[in-house]
Amino acid sequence: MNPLTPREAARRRLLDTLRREGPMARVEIGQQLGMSPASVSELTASLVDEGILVTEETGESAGLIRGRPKVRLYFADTLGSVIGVWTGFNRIELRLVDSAGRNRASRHIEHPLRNLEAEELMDVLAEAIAAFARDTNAPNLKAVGLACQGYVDTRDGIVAWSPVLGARDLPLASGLNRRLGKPVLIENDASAMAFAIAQRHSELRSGRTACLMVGDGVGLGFLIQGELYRGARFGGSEFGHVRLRRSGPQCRCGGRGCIEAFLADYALHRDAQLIDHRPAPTVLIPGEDAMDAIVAQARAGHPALANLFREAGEVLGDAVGILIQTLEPDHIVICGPGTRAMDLLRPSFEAALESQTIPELRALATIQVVESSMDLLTEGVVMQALRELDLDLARLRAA
Amino acid sequence: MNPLTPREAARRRLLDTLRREGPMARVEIGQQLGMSPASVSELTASLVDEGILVTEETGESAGLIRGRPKVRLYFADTLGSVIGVWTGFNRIELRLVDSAGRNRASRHIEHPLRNLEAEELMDVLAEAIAAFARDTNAPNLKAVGLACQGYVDTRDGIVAWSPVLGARDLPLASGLNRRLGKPVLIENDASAMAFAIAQRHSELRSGRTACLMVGDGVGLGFLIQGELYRGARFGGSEFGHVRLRRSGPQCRCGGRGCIEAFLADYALHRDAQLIDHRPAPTVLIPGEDAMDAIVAQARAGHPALANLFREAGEVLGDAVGILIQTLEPDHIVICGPGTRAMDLLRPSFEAALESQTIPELRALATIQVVESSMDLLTEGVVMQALRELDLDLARLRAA
DNA sequence: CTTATTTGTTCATCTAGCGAATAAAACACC
DNA sequence: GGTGTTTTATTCGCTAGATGAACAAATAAG
Repeated sequence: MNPLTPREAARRRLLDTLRREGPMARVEIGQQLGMSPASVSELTASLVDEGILVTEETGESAGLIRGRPKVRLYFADTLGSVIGVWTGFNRIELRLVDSAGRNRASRHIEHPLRNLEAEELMDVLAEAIAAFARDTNAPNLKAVGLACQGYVDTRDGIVAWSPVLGARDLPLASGLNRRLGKPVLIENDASAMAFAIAQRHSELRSGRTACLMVGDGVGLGFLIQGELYRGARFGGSEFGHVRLRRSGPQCRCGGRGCIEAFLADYALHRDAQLIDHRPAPTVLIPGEDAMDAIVAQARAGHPALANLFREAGEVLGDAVGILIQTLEPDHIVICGPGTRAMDLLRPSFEAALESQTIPELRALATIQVVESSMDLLTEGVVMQALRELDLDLARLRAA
Repeated sequence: MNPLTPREAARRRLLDTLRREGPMARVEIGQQLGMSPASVSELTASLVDEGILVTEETGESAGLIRGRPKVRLYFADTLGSVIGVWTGFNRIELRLVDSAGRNRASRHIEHPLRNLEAEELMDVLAEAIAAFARDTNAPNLKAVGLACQGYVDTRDGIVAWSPVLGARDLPLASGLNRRLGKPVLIENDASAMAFAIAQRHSELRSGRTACLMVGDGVGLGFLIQGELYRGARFGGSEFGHVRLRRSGPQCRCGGRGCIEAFLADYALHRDAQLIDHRPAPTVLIPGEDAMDAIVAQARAGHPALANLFREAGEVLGDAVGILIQTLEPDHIVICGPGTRAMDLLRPSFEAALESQTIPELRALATIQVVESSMDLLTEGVVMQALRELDLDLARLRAA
């Protein structure tokens, strides 16, 4: 979090690339990062010294090209492990990775989390994480990263507000830390998603990327040059609670006409139920099956349902329009489970977008839809935990 | 525009502080910027060498304190001058400053600019600037900075779209450059305003500051750590054209329900005319007097007019809410002529803001209203031109 | 006149990065 | 098999930029 020394910044860039791209030879690293071979050599020497990087042992030749064979560097996978967690409304997603970032195990648990008391919630989470660590025999667990919905203060480890929680200002990181005895990093889930997606698409790591995640809610992760934009306190914003229609449907935040109230799964599901004249839905968060059924009906031509998606598309278009006019991003990514109905949303989405932005402005941003599973959330938060650890390791050694 | 070398960055920080704070001794500069006296000495030596800075000649003692007296450094005012320009709809505002940033002369011209042909517009502007330069005998004119409404591509000197212009993609900087033979820097007016205001309020230069300018239109300048946020292409955004009410009043961009269509002077004036059952207004841009009259009537209790301002305040609240939920700024500044009616806007403004943001989020940003004359626009753009020149000078010498 | 105090400069040192020379490890070719 | 060629990696000396510490300068207080 503190400003990085030039050395630390270079170190981070190097390790970031290596994590993303896998084993690389020193020359390749130099080319990719625009550093001289001398600098790479110097930097990697200390990283190998510290045991963070390992040199490829295989004497295997490069094959067709002549010349001295490349010696590739890769992450040591024996320095410990990290657990990544995502918490939904009634689901906990877990992932164990080793220090090289490789997936070692994953699990998900169905467990209602909504409106638990603060202490109870943390007990449940801590127990789930501890059990996962026990069962997977997590070798030398170094840290836990947790992605969740809501306004998350990453620096202080506090969740100021979340649709999952009754409580406000929950000191989640310290609470879990006390229970688990490990450092805990928390992050807004849309931010974690944005980060993970940008790791996989190089073009998203340059310029400004706004990543709109549509699913249980609507979140926004914003990246500048591949780094998460941090506002005054929180990271990703609960962009879904921007109010777009003054007298729109009810939102779970208590307001009316929020973006979420049109686009989120719970909203679509609720409205679909109402259309069918069924009683008000008891399931607050519909399952994937229920959503698929609604989408299928709409695709088949059910007029009222199709209209629901038309309206949702329009709101999505307005939302993206606001993003374009405010942040002027180079890239806009629409991701999350909500993209399953993108074909239904698209016509009204595009019309709404076009009607409120001038072409010159719209042309600046590439808009892409990225299918992204909830896996990416744990991946994103685990990546961030790992790179914090990279830094800590160096700082510990320096002290 | 290119990335700065560490040296250039330090140089810029030093010169920025000196321009803002006036003459300073080397120790003071060191304290303010967190640099060692050694570094300051080294850096200032070359700046004095280059003739950019001058050391105070007065042998006058510091007075009460004993010790070696401070020798203060200040900008040379003989290195040339810069003209700053703002173009409104029917007004051109001009300002001449010397190389030290001190105001030497200013003038404004009433001249209808709206919907002129591109060449004609540039002729008019160039002639106004040239005449001003002639009349003020501008000593060694080094550059011209111009602030205008619209989507301004500062790097390429192009105005992609502007409410003033019929034409799109007007190469304004190069056009004026050809006519005047001087480098021309163009900038969005809300950005220039944001920059100028931040120069005067130190707290706005740390963290993120969103500056909403309400006047002829509604613009947004966004600063991160005192530097203008640059989007993919344009600087400040025409935030006024974010659509907030789908079936709202007509906006001059062609759309309906844009923020501007409620808040801008032209919109309030037009709607006030309609209320009075007068014929559709012929003056597109009302003068200050006309606006004052409307505000006075509303203050006096004219119900329909008061309602106009109530609605405008609500839209302003929604707009600030969007800014808070998207950018999460540390500071929000509302400025421009539109603040004249802030007392009328405030009740509905605050209600709207509160209804759509959670208190934790709202508490992050200080919201302040800054009375700001249009002078500040030319000041802002002149400042930016001067600091570009600081760099150019060094780069020229280096080459 | 001496001393204390504050300001500004000089100098040796440190970090970070780089170009150039050099070493190392393979293949290609005679 | 020896010799050159090619590619990779390391070493070394140099430079930019910043700094702490010693030092020089200029004043007020006593």
